[in-house]
Formats: sequence, C-alpha cells, structure tokens
Amino acid sequence: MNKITVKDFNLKHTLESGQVFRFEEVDGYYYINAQHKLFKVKQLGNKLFYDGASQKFINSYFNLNQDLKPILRKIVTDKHMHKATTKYSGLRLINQDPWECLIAFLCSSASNIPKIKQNLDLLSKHFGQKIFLDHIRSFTFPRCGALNNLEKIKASKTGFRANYIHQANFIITEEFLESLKLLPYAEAKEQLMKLNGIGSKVADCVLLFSLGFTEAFPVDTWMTKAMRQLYLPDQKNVKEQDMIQFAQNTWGKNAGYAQQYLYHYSRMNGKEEII
DNA sequence: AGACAGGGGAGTG
DNA sequence: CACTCCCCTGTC
Repeated sequence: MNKITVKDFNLKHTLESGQVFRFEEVDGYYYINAQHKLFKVKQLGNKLFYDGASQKFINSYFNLNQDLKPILRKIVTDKHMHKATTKYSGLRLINQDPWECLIAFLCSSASNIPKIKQNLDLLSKHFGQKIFLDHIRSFTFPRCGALNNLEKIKASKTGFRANYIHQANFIITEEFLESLKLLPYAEAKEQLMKLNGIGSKVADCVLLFSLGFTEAFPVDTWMTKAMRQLYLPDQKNVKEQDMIQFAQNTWGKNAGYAQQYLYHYSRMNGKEEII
C-alpha cells in the first residue's frame, strides 16, 4: 500500500462536497472512478493511503501541492465563512478531467446526486471499458467521441439530457476544452454556453472543477438559499447574476473556493452525519 | 396512487 | 423577464 503525508486536506469533505459523483466507500476505502482509472484512497490523520494510481496522479487530482492557507485567509471574510472553513477544514477543489466533468454536469440539471451517479455509471457501462481493483468491478468513463449512440445514452436514463450529451459528444474535442484554459473567464464561459444544455450554472461548474477558473461561482438552488439567507437578505428577487457579482466582488479569484465551502456547509446544515 | 420536486436550460411571448 | 416544458426517479 502506498502512503503519503498530507497537509490541510480532508478526503471525506473533499469527495462528499458535491464536486464529483463516481466514488463509493467500501471497507474503509473510497474507491474512485476518474480519468480512466479505478483507484482507492483512505485517510488516517495526515496520512493518505492509496492504490491504483501514481503518487503524481493523487497529488494532481486532489490538488495537494497547492498551499490552502493563503486561499483560506482570503475567503474568511466574515463569521459564516469562518464557520464553514473551520467545520470543513481540509476541503479542496478536485482537478477533474474537463470532458468527464462536462458530461457529469450536463446530467445534473433538474436532477439529484444519486441520479447523476446512476447516469454516469450507466453511461460508463454502455460505452466504457471494464476495470478492476481488488474485488471491485467498474467501467471507465467513455472518452470524448465515444458517446456515439443516442439510444444507449437514453438507456442510461438521462431523459431530456440525452440529446445534449449526444450533441456535445460530436461537437466537443479535447483540444477545444484545453483551449478554454487559455481564455479569460468570461470568454471561456461564453464559449461553453454556446453548447446546448449548458447554461450559466453548468458552465461555471465545468470552469471551476476542471478548467482552473477559481473565480467561477456556480449558483444552484442550494447556493441561492444560502446567499439569500447569509448575504443578501433584504433584497427580494435576487438574481443569479447579482449573487455572482457579490461573490466575485467579495472573494475575487477565490470565489469558487468560497462557493465550495458555503455549498457544503449549507447542504450539511441540519443533517449532520452520524459518527 | 398520484402528484410533485429534485444541485437547469431552452423555447416562447 | 416570466412562464412552461423537457425525462426520470424517489418521496410523500
């Protein structure tokens, strides 16, 4: 078993904060499906045990080489952010594969986490390749271009999102996604939103979780509730753009990190996990 | 059992 | 802008 020492990292908070979907907990390990790998990770204190991937991959995937302290200093602007970052200390943004991330969040519209996970697992079963680790069997996520059968996409229970996925598969290339990294945030977002099924929220998820745009601030119904309650209580009919503006004015390039903590904090609020 | 909302977006007017 | 529908699933 491989082992590394980590700092300012909490595996559980990182995985369970809604940024990734294809993982499951078995025998104390998280088995994670990502980037054509099936690997497992377990955290004990500041030690991370892993298998099925290289150390280089683990470091890159969990963003472990980035110093979290300066980011936290910038996003703790009030008592709410203080609470969220204290309670979920060690939560990091994961570096996802852009293509996998885009399909995942195309599936996410008007849906929920268990169903998104089901969609991704079925798509992998229909289009991916078999993969093993220990006694766990799984399928890799299909590469860009491989989602070439509308009926199978529909059979993956994707509903009205099937056409979006099918179109994206033929329009998008790896090169296109990589090229977005070089653009300013607003232009990259504009490019993504030209695609069917990708609006402001989904675009921001892809930008934040897979393309390195840490200023992206995805606003879903949870974030709307949280922002209205915590920051914009007196304004009625607060628009998505208002919330994005507020976030980027307040937290700048770290708005995405603020979002991830706030999102997890507000979603966990009231339904604390039983330890 | 049947209605309804659930981590949006597109198409209308 | 405001409104409706899109498909599927779990829940009440």
